[in-house]
Amino acid sequence: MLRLSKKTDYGLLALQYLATDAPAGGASARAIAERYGIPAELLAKVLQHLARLGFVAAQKGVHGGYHLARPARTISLAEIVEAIDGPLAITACGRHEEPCEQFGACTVRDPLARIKDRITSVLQTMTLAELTDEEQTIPIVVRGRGEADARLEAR
Amino acid sequence: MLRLSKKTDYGLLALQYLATDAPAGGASARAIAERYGIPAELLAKVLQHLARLGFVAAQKGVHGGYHLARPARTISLAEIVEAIDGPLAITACGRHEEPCEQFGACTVRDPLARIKDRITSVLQTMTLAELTDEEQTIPIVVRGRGEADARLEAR
DNA sequence: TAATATAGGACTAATCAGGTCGGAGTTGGG
DNA sequence: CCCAACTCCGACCTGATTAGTCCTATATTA
Ligand code: SF4
Ligand code: SF4
Repeated sequence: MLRLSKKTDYGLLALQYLATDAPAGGASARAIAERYGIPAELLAKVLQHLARLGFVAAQKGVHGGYHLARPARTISLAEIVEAIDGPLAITACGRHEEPCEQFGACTVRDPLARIKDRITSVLQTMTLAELTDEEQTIPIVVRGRGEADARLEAR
Repeated sequence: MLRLSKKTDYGLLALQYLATDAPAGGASARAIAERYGIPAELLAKVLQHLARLGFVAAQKGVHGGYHLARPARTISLAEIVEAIDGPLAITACGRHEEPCEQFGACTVRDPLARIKDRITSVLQTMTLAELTDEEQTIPIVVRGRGEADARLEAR
């Protein structure tokens, strides 16, 4: 039902913590897990994954932990979701595996691809830094060629 | 990974067919399934569900089948997805079940809810009638208070 | 060296989507 | 009027994905 996984949810939580509330030297996986009530081993695995992809840097040892490896303002939600949940796609034909038996006869493929692009852009327009702001005005990027109009009433 | 279910995919395909290519009297579940190579019983179930919710009307008997019960222009993608996949939510806290252990300490709940609203609006702005058009200019509804700008480059 | 932290794999449990089955109801021809 | 064919309908089963656990190895510091 269009839901992002719990791992992503945890990852977002941890990254947002590292971006704003974390002490200077970073925070350990266990500390973050206890802070939010997340299963420690699971969050650890997510953070390991994020470390391998270069989002966070790890420091082993007694006072080790994780800290952001890139400025929060340069990390988009799309990147995070894609890193943890895999390439984001709303249909099976999104990435060129899973041949999808209906591919040839499918008549909704292209329109759905457009929908996917727009959802992607929604995720790209919000960065990790903005995730924490309470009052924010996040304009939506107009990707179509037409004027913006309020079509919501049409339903 | 933010994917909508195969059932929804099939449902969209069938509805789009009923909206445009179907013969006047409607089409049977079996006929549509064969047209697209979809497991017949599965599509049948999806159509049954859509019939119960008033999207299509069913006609039993020897020359029966389904036909759209509402004008295609008044059916938004959001409605269809919600009808088949359940209420659309990107997080566990989306609908007020699944208490989510982290609910109290969660610091990304509200921002994610905003993201969800925007994805919802993307789905609401496209109707079943527009799903089939090849050349279309679908403006995105600007829901924020600010100007639209191209922030895509920021990533 | 003891304690603490990440790294990484393998394993299990629970959930859910995708698919299948047999039955009930309707139609229409003989 | 009755039967046979066709359709919708609802419950059931199964394989795949996800969420979570466990254990061992490695690195760092007090
Ligand atoms: S090809 Fe059509 S049916 Fe197959 S996954 Fe893509 S949109 Fe869905
Ligand atoms: S409360 Fe926070 S952690 Fe729980 S589902 Fe909502 S966003 Fe995710």
